[in-house]
Amino acid sequence: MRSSWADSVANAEESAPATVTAPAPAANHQSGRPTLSTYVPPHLRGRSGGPPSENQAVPAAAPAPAELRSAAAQPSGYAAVVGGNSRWSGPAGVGGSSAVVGPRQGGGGGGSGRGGGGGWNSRPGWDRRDREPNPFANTEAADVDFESQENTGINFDAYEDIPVETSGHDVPPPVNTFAEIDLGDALNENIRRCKYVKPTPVQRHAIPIAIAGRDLMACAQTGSGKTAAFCFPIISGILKSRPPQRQRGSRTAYPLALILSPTRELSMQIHEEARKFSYQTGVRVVVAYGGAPIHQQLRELERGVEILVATPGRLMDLLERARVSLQMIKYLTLDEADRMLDMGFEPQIRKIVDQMDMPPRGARQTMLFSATFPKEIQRLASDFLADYIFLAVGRVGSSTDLIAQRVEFVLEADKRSYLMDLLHAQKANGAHGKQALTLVFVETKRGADALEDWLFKNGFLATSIHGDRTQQERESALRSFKSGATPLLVATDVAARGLDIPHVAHVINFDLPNDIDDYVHRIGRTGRAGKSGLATAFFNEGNSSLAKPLCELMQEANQEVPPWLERYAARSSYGGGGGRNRRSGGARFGGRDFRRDRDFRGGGSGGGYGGGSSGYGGGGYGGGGYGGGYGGGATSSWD
DNA sequence: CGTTGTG
Repeated sequence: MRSSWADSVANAEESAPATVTAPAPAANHQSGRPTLSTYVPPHLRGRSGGPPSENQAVPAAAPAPAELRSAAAQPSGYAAVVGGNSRWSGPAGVGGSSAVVGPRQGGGGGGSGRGGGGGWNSRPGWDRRDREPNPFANTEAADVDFESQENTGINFDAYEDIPVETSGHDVPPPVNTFAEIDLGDALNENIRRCKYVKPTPVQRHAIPIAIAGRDLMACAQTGSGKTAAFCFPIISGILKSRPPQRQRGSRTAYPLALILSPTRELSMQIHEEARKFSYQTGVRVVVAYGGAPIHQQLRELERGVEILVATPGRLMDLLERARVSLQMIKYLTLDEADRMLDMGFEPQIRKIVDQMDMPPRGARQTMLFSATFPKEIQRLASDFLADYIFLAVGRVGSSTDLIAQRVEFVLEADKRSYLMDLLHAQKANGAHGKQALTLVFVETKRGADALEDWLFKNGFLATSIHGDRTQQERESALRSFKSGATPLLVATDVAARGLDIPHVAHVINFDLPNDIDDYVHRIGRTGRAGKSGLATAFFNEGNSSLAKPLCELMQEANQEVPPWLERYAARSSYGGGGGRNRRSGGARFGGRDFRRDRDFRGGGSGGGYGGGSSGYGGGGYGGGGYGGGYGGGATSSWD
């Protein structure tokens, strides 16, 4: 569409001059701003010369400067969002919205546009494959800066002999190869393009379950192919049941699948992956998130969408505008599901799932994925599931025993100088000449700004990502970090979950989180995919409540626990400040189904736990139990 | 504390 291109160009024009007002010049990635002539319109992206040949790996063509690569990789140019800091009036914002929703779409058949022959896909002379940007372009170019070329990032051999727990009735057996499942030629070709040779354990188990149409609560490491585990069945299912196309005039989009995630960047990442999996299948994937102009997203939606990836806020906006209807949803996936059902998000999720026009549980297929899943959240989650299968995949201590965890006692006032020492030492070591990316977590947005500023003034190439930066700044910072241009990234928890950032060698918890699960997710940004990693935490009196769970976690991962930390742990269990944090107890996710836990089965209603639990080998849970914190079979240290 | 819509 002409208008789309024109608008994109216009956006790019707007975007280019947008001076990023980051405190640190290094964060400004727009320095060599692309001129108009370097702009690549969406439908031409990824094909520098002629049309991309089927098997074409990315041409090793002259690596473009980072700025140009970035521009090309951008789905659209964003105008800088100018605005004050706190754009959020509070959690009440969405929940309190009184807008009457309701798609006008008169009750009828949900618009199975009569004469569907006129659908976009079948328009003569229109082969959307010609304009679909090649999602595999740039994947290798982005890695060029690094010597190691392992592209998939998955060391499959590291995932053998992983204990797997399932419960629920009639669990479909796992597969050992992709070929055992009939995913279809197009999807298989994309799997090949992704260089996935054989399914990872979570894929081996989750895909057959999902293909069978069962609801699923799955716990598995990120980086082990979790996104694929829920995308493949969705894409395959959509291809197998070609639904009638929407009528052309409708301004409402009717996605068949909805994937929700807690942060914009994670939604972007899922979208990029899903696009690879659905390349040339005709299945359209659209992403919608806040902080970016809505018009482009609206246009994408108007052109049609089968799979919608979104953050909750923007989705609510689209629903209230009646630009999206959930009537036709057949697949609902919550990524980082425990976060999505935690206090901050739960009301919005409940509204989206229960109070809009989404089919009820049982009439849709619901899949929840996370690396951590406290039992309390499992119980909440069961409201959204019907007769579901619980799946936990992970080697005991996986991830975390690949990560060397260190805890240092550092007074608040000494943190900066201590950090400086760490970084200088690290620079001296110079991880074999490779870029060693370091991710520094802080607790507050202001703290992130201040630390980035201070680091930069002290000669370190640092940038930052947090919720008070514009979306453009956030994305620019992430790109700059990934590319190694700024090998230091200061982040709030916005970057704690799900983000797959290769080559992060060191995670520093400059400020420790209050929640041990957040710690698990944070350090999981390193030591991924069978590689080793290092995690350093600065601990002081203010972190007392974390002492006990931190000790337990480290012991579980065979890490050496400093004696002074154990003393803190003992003290906290004695006088215990802990108290009201729902996770403070020993009730964390221990790799087991809460339905099996007497103490948690209360009135949960669940989807009906089919009693039998056929897929169960004998009592693997002997020693574990609830009081111990981390139940017997599997670890809590996923991701 | 952090995350998530606009204006």
